[in-house]
Amino acid sequence: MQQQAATEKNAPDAGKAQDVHVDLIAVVAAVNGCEPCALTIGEADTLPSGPFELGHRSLQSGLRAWVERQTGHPLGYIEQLYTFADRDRVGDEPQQRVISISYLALTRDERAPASPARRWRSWYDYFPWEDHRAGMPPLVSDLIGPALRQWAQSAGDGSLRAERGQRIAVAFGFDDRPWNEELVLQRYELLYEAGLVAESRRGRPEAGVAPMPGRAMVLDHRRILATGIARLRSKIKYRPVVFELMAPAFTLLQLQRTVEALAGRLVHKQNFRRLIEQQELVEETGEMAADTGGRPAKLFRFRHAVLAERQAIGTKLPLTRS
Amino acid sequence: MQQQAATEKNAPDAGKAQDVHVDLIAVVAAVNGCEPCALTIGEADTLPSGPFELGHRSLQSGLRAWVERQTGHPLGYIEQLYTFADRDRVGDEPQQRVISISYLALTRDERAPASPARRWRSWYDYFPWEDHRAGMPPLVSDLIGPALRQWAQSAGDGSLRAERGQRIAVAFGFDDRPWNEELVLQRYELLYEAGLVAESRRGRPEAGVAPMPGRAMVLDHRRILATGIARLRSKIKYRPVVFELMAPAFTLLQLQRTVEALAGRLVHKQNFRRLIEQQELVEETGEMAADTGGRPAKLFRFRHAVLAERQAIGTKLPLTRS
DNA sequence: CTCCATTATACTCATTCAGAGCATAATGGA
DNA sequence: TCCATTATGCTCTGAATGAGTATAATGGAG
Repeated sequence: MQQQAATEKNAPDAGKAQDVHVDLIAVVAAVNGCEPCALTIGEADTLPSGPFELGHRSLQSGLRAWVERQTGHPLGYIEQLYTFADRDRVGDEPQQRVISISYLALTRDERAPASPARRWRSWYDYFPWEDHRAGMPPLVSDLIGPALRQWAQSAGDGSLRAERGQRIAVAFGFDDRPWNEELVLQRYELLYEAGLVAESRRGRPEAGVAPMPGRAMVLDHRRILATGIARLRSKIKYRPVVFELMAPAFTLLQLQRTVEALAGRLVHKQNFRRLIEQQELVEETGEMAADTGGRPAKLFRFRHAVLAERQAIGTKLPLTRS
Repeated sequence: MQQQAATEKNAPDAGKAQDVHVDLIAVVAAVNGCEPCALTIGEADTLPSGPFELGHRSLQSGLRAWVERQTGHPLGYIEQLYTFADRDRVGDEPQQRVISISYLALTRDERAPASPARRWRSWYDYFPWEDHRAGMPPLVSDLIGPALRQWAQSAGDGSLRAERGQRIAVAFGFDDRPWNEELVLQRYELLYEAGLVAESRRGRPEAGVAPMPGRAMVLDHRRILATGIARLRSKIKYRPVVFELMAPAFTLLQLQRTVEALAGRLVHKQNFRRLIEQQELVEETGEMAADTGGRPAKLFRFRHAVLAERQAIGTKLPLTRS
């Protein structure tokens, strides 16, 4: 594709334009009950993935093909997450480079039964420190905080110590800082750097502190999952993507619980309703909810029209009308 | 990298896991005076790019190497934009797939002289309809509007007609809708679909309407540039990235002009200052500006500390304190 | 049947923030 | 001296946000 452009350049001295193996990886998310889940395959904790092949019309269709083949689960909404190369590759002089293109996909949990080939697992099995719906988990202040602080102190350089301390405080909301639920990746990477997750100890049997609670995943899949969670937590705030995870009809409380599951924190009920309604994201179906204990609730559906009506909402610049 | 994962899957029927050629492409942005610019190389309108090679330590370092080699311009801030495959590839059954990984890089215009190998060109040479600093350009209502509406009307299906009309109105702010400066890519893609840019007419000499004003670029580089502009216009609203484009010391008006250049629209001066100051993004240097006509202005510098202090700002959920 | 736990839903109130505009302060040049 | 030009401080209004109070329907326990 770039031949034309490439001809205009001086050739690089070092490299050969070696071809590359390309993998497609999916973070498939759904909210089952009140738990946000990711789809995994096989026995190990592995995200659906497979190589990009000649038969694929596009990257996305290649991804869809792989996920459906591996899990039987058709994908709806898809967005690209990130592309990276050779993460945590060890050894010398790789003969072949590998590139991973990751995607975030949103679906409703299908009734298809779990099988060895396909399994939903809660995000918070992998990231127990990310669920703040019942307040800050004791894990954070009792285990993670001390372990990270010890790591920070272990730095020889004073300024490095300070910098680590700062990063820790910002990422985990220590020292009276607010908890920012979007910093999923930063938190994971801090723990990784500090040798506090299993993935960063592979191949080097350190004696240090025990790894923090939370399931590890194959290769760098947990990092990819963290990226997906972060993206979704951010995106629900300015785009109506939650509805990709909802049944066709739902109560406002169900919607709220779904948002809370994703964000890992609680929202104010009345204000949540106000927000949803004044943005006209939903309309009444006319039906009432099959009782969930208490006064019956109206059922709503997503107003698909908003997708066309508004392409974006938020702004943050002092703009002039003119 | 994914071998382990791949072994667990059933093999796909169609594809062979053929290797792929990977290209790195950079949108290098700077604001020169009051014009937002992109760096191009060679005679044609081409973004710096080159293949990912064995000698590269990572994708980013490969990109840096290519851009420095081709333009002599060292890169500072870099972020990944998007990865795509085989855009506008024509012909049958490609024997080799090509993947392009695009990046957005921000720099200050360096004093290095222009040369045939390297040239800054205004964004708005390529996208004249994107500059609304002097109000909506006549081009939009006089040329683009009519041409797009004609395209919409040419649709056989009535619902397709309506859908196109809606997309056009949202993207370009017709029918009393607000202009949304972030929809750069959507606007370009509409024009592309409608056959109103040179890129979508290559290889098919249509008789229809003339293409809209604005320079074309090689291959799909204009689409990539549009992606970069859109990302930057969005990002300046919630992350302090503008400062990557500023000299070490600057007046608030210079900062404002830079933001306006990027956003393609004017901002309210007093409110802009209020925003910058109350967010404590800058601090006084103590110096005053070398006169620019009128009362002398204080010089400011970016408070680098904020990068560590705050990892994100905006939210949009009714959160509880708890 | 009554009381109560539970959820739904409607309002109110205070605070903050964003858009807009007015007013005043320095400067250089006509 | 007056004026054009830019810098900078401050006010005002309306909308959005965080938080809390109050009332409406349910079903189940007693």
